[in-house]
Amino acid sequence: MAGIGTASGPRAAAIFDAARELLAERGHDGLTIEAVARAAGVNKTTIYRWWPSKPALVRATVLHARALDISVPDTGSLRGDLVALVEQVTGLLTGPHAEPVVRALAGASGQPELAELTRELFAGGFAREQPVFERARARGELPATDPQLLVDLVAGAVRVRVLLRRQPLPDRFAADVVDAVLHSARYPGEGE
Amino acid sequence: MAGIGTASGPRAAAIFDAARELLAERGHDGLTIEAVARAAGVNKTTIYRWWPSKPALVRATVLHARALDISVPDTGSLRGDLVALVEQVTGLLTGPHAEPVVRALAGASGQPELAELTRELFAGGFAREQPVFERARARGELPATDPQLLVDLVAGAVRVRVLLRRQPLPDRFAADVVDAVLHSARYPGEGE
Amino acid sequence: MAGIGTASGPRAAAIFDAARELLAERGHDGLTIEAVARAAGVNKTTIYRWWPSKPALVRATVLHARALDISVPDTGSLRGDLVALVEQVTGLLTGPHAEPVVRALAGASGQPELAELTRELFAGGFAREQPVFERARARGELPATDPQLLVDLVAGAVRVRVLLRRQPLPDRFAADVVDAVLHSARYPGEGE
Amino acid sequence: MAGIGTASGPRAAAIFDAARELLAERGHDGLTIEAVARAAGVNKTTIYRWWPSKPALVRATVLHARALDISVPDTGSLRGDLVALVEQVTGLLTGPHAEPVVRALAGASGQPELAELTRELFAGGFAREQPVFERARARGELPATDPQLLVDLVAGAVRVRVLLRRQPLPDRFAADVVDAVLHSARYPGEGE
DNA sequence: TAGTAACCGAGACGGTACGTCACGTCTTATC
DNA sequence: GATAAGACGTGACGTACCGTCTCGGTTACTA
Repeated sequence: MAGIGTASGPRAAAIFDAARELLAERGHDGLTIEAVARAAGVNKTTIYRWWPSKPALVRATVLHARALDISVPDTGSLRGDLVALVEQVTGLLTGPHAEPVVRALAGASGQPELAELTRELFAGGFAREQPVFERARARGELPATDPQLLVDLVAGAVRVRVLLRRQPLPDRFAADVVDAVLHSARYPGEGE
Repeated sequence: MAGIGTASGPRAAAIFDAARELLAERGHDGLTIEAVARAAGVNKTTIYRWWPSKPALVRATVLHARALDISVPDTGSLRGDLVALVEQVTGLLTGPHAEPVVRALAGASGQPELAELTRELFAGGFAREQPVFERARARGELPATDPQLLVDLVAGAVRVRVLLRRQPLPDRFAADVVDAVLHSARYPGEGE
Repeated sequence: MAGIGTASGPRAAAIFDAARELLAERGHDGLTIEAVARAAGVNKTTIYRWWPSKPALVRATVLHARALDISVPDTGSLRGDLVALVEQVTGLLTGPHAEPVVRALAGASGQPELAELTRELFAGGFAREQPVFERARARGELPATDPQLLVDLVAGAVRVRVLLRRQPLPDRFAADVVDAVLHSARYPGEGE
Repeated sequence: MAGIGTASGPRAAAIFDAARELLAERGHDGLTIEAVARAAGVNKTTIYRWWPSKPALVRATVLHARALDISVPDTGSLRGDLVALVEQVTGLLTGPHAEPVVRALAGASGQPELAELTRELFAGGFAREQPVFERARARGELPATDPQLLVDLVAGAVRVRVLLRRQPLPDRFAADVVDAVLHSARYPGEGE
């Protein structure tokens, strides 16, 4: 997106690569500037020339890696779209790249730079999913629940499962989660 | 609970207090052993005698502070119980104490000690809520959804809202979330 | 003098000014190439184009500023000439410009360039004072002491007083020093 | 002397040795804290624990090494004592140890710590030589010249010769200098 | 008048040293 | 037996200069 706001020198690519890899392999605490410099074959001062602090580098790296990008699906049904969405979230958080990033963002306590980035990436997020619900409304299958809340419910379940429960996700988790929100909230006996 | 797993000397109280406060005020990164020692009026070596590392101290502190404890409500209805539960989660994450703790736990990447603690606190969590659902079943109001998943949905929405969206929670958020899962998944026209 | 040995571009004046000022105000250690560039409103590379190193720049600056120049007096007597000479040395070392220069030169340990410059400025120095002694010889007032040594004695006393004792010079110091060397070495009772 | 004011840890000896050697071999600019640490087989932080800055370390090193110490001679005559004194100064400045120290002290421009040390070592110096002149007075051979000034003259000549002229000292320099101040100021024809 | 050389600014870089902070370990008192 | 006190090696922080390089743009002379 416009506004990455990263002036970046010629060596930027190598630095981003190194930073991304370190973040993935050793987590946010293992991402030291000096380690990035070593891994990128670059001098420490070169990094500081471009990013004034570790949060700034992390921010730029995350934005550059687009590690959290999601493509909005169009499957023809609300349920299908939601399942596809949740599967993407699941896939990201299960794969090796995005999880450390999300942990770093969720865990950032005293770094305004990362807090702001987190907000940008997650709070504005609903704009992305909006088309799904517009198509659903056009098809007349929109549930009464506020769409934003609906996304929070399904995505939240996945994220909490990974970030806090730290438990493996069952194969059908995405579908289960979506169905739970769309259908199964009906009480037994209401018919199915 | 049993299994804090830490012998604790006489100075433990002061150390826990200092650690809890630092964690709350300065976040996980501001919680340095030396800062805790200073704040507790205790020598650094004393801390290392009891807790071999920073994660160990954090773990003990979190367990000792019971910062994440929740009391299981009994309001007479499933909806009431769930709303009460979510309100407690909301209250915790909104207050000044629990949020940094949860961030620290969610953000822990390379510390097995904290990962394990996180699992203990969140994965085993459903045992706590089980009575709510047993009472609901007794009353015949149990929805088809897997109770565990149901809790993940509502709690996940709250936690993601705080940890990742970093947005304020509306007043009626708890009720909205619960209602979304219990009722509003019905399609419009099904009646309410 | 011929032999500044430095081609000098148009910006040389500004650079010399800045260097001289920095040397005077912040001493030899405060004279960084980058500071000179900033103060002279000139790019760092421009300085490096003309002077390959800091000692080279210092050397050129000192030569250009003529900070240590002395005019040979002719007062009609050896004593008068010597007093005038010493007063000039005193004046220089008391003023703000020359002292840091002399300190830089005296303190230069590992820079052959500055060592050489020091030799040029101080070792060849006697050539300057020679006329004083030739006139004195013509007047028949030349003492037995080697003139060069005589100059070293009086100038040395002043310089040591400033550089090493770091004490203020009394008003009549120049005259006292000269008289000490010319007269007072006689033992008391020898008459005057 | 009392008042070195140097709290010093167990590793102090190795550090002083390394610092002294580096100062002697590479001059004041070659004396970096990290180089001292390397040479002393000690960690950088250990040095900073004890001496807050480079000047402080230099100061302590110089005081500890007693590189400038002089023993007051008693040869039975003022001339003999003075010659012995000057020979000591000469010997020091000619040897490998003291010269870089004196250069460092003379060259110190912006370091109050070293300026103060210089004053301590050189300004208070006359107290050391005083016995020489008291004995001379007792023997009735005290010249009219202020003793302090006399010392400044002879020592100044030597020091300037080394520090600024940077020329080798002739063998008989000490005697010549002393004689110049004691005797040869007489005009030719006065006899010898 | 066109071209070329001298000069300069700008930007980027690897590198060394600075002085600081926290880590985790160890030894030696002291209560 | 628990603690304080002190010292240490280690790694990383973020900063300042160093000296080098490349590139592109002006002047200003000169052919």
